[in-house]
Amino acid sequence: MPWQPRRPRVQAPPVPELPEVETIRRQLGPRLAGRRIVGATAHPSAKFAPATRAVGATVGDLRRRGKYLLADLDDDRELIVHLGMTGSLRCLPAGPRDDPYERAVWALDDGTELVFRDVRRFGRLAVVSAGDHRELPTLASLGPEPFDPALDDAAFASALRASSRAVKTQLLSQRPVAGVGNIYADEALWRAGVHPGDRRLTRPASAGLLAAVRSVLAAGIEHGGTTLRDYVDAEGRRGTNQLHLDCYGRAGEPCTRCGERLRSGTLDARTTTWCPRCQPPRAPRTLRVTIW
DNA sequence: CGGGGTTCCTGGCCGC
DNA sequence: TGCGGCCAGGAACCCC
Repeated sequence: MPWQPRRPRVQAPPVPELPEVETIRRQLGPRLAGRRIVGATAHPSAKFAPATRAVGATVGDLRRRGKYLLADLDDDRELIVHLGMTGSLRCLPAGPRDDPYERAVWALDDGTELVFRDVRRFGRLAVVSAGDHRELPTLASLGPEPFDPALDDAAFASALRASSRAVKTQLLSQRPVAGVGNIYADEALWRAGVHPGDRRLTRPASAGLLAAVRSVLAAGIEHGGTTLRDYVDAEGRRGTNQLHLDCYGRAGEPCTRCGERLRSGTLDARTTTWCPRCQPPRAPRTLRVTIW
């Protein structure tokens, strides 16, 4: 019973997705390259304690896979960071900050500190042998990067056919394509005119969805990410992509394409917004949609 | 192995 | 106005 009625929410939590993580990577990469980690402190939770294992290593490239940041270390290991829902990663001057939400702090050899702040503690850190992602199963079986040329219409359609779950659930699984979360999933489905609960897509719909995923992610990167409440990039700045959202968070407002009132519900316990006119369900019998 | 459900967390919203 | 209850949400985790 995946669909439940729900009331609209005024506020939505910030969730770093691919554009937000990519924005942070681009800013942080040059600042971290060549820096030696000379010390570290971490929250005792198993999610953050691995931070201290990076002490002594020198950082190389900062890469991104989906929503994961991977910092190459010079000892054939890598430091992996997932921001979860409320995580941020910044380089700050060393010194006491009295911030109760700092979960890990790495002291660098240039006098700065790399600070991982995460209010809700849904984020996660790991230090592993290079390429050994067994302790992060979603990363280990992550789908292709959205802008990978090898991800063509046929490959995407084939990946979607591998599961009979709702198409939005599949997008959020990170398997057909990496990096899509709740915001960009709703945006892409709206742009492609695909109902989030559809379980089988036609070839044209599948191709349209891939194109839409790429365009909404590209727009997100171009605008420095989406800031709904307190997402900030590596320099503490808010993104502006929230000014360009057509669907997510707009339940009850008119569709920017057709004027119909956008509807909201939950799909697999996730807030979902869609336009009933632009995104009609292909197989109504498989869904039970209740309108608030 | 896929599908489905549960858990982790906390601030902020809602209702009384 | 104050306070307690409840909810969101990515990915790990567990069970079938």
